[in-house]
Amino acid sequence: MSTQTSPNTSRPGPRPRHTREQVLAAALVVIDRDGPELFSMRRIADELGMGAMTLYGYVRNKEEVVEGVTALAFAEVHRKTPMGSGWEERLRSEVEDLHALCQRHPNLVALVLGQTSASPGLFRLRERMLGALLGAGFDETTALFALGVLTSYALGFGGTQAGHATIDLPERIRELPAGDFPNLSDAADRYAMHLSEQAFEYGLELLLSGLRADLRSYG
Amino acid sequence: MSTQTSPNTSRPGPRPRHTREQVLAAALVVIDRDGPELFSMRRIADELGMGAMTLYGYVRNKEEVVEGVTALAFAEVHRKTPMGSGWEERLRSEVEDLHALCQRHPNLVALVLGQTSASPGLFRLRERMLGALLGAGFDETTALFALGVLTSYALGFGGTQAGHATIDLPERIRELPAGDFPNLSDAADRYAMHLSEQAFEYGLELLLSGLRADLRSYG
DNA sequence: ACCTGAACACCGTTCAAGT
DNA sequence: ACCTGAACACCGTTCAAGT
Repeated sequence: MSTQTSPNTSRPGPRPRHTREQVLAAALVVIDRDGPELFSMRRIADELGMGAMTLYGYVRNKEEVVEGVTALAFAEVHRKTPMGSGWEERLRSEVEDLHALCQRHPNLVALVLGQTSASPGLFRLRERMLGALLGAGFDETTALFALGVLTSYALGFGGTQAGHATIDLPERIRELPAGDFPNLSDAADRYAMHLSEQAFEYGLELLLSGLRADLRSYG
Repeated sequence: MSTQTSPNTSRPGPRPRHTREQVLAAALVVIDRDGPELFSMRRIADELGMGAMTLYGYVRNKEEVVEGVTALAFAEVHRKTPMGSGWEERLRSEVEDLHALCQRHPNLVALVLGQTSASPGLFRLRERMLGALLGAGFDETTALFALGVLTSYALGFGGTQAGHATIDLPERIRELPAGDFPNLSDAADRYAMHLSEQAFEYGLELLLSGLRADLRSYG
């Protein structure tokens, strides 16, 4: 990739040779390619052709890398909803963006869910969703509940999908003792559907129509 | 804990000094106490007072430990629903059990979601949920969709709750530029509610009443 | 039979030194 | 000013050796 015609001539000035964005982009490459298990500071540095310690000039620690990568990856996937859409459209669009992030970068999801932080990379999403909910007429408490429910649903679905992506599910089910697991065994060949895109959309519509019904019951 | 009055006398026979269950129980202690980041084979061995390599006589690898611990921790939390309850009660009870697992062992959730496997520790739960859905009259496809939606929701909510548990959310929100985040800033003091138990129950009822409505529309 | 130390190929991060 | 090697305290797991 970076061919970089050796700038280490006899000239005096060392200027930063990279940017924070390059570091985050390289981190995303590593995550996508090698998975959450193998994702490491040292591999990001390798990807950029720098010493591992140089990273710490651009980034405080590994946690900050995950936060930055999340924001970067979400920006990649976010399409503005046309204004003037109703609250339900806007909410659906935001949740689908979050789901698209999980689809596009499945290896990232485990890292996001493993964070001990508020996932600051997702605050812009939350702000827009909360705005849509309050604008629709939900009281603040219900709006916050719905915010937590919808974001948890999307991340949870993305996380379980990512975990199941690489394995042969029908095979796993058939290994179970059929006597103890009659329903799963019967459905073995169709079992993978339970984490399909259709399943995700089904759950999202359940949530949105539940919210719509709730809103109608308001004074 | 294990006082074990030194059995290494001059007697001939080395018999297994531990069991798989003891290994899994010790692993759960480490996870609960030290968190997913610090959870390691070496620490499990320390907990049991054995060499790290001895673990591999009881367990194939770290992944298998996580699977076994999940099953163990779930058994701890599962209360049988009284038979004769309706499908909705049974489903609610199962999802609440999964949620209780996340509450009781928050550090475990990231490990479960980080697994690249079908989480075999949760197959019994899935079998019961699928049974409840099919028994209610849902067709197989819808039942499978609902299964994926409900388990993803519970794990996702548990995972995001666990990630946010140790941090000062109002503080984090107040660090954001209020001009860019008006809705979150206004709600800063109440923002933590979005991942409360009430929020979880709200979302669960949205899903269950959506399923109920769907079922009524069947021929 | 069961247990384990040394070894291998890794981690994140601090700190002092290099240019 | 910017970059980095050595070092520290860790990982999971293989393999050959101990009792």
